[in-house]
Amino acid sequence: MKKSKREKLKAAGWAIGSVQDFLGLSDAESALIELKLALSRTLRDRRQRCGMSQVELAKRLRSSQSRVAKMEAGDPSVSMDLLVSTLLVLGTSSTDLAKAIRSGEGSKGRHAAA
Amino acid sequence: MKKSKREKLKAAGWAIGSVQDFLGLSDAESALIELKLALSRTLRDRRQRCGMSQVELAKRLRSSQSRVAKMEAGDPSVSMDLLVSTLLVLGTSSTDLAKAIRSGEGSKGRHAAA
DNA sequence: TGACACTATGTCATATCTGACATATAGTGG
DNA sequence: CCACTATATGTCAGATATGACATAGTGTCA
Repeated sequence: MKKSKREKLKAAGWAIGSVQDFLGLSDAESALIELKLALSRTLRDRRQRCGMSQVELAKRLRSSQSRVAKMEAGDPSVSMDLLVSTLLVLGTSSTDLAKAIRSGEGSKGRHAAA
Repeated sequence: MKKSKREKLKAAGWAIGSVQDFLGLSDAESALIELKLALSRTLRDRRQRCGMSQVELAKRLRSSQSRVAKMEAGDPSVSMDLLVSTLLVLGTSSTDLAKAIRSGEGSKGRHAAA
């Protein structure tokens, strides 16, 4: 797979705004990445609201602190399955999940909007 | 991982309604499965609306017909990443994606609601 | 009947993800 | 300074997903 492109993303230093096509990503590819980043942010937010440390969450997930850190960092090695199932473990409802997803709205259509 | 439980699901013959706890699945686990099933259904629906065959879609994805079939069948071997990125390739907006996710609403809270 | 298009299911080599571990960095309180 | 907690980053063996292939089932048309 060419999900290795996401490795480049990280390597490239990440720049400022959204995942624009400063790499050769297709619309679908970048949309997927932004989606996962939105989930990452939601995850961190939710964990902190719960007053949990990464270590505590990791224990709940039967995973490790480093993986939780990677989840929250939007590391390319983290799958959407892992992100979503973690959010679900944190008690996120489908409705909130849907909200998180819409929040990662691709900047399609609005071009150089300020 | 114990995603092997999902293999059992398939083996168990699938029964009637939703993925209830007729297996030892936790809430989060079954919610994830229902979520993926909702995405599967959305995918098939969208592909058919586009008037595409599985073969055509596979070609567009640079994948194979068998994998598309598995995606639509909710096969446990299919990741959420694959489902979502396929939907995105089919031009699904984040909004519609969110809708699909809400449609897989877990039957949490409403117990024996007629 | 055969030929065809579409879909389903099983298997497998390889690619990718995962948890675990080591280690590093940042902040806080002694 | 050290000790402690929280988070970040790199690596790796083992687990899982992936595309490809073979094959089987289904319906349609002649």
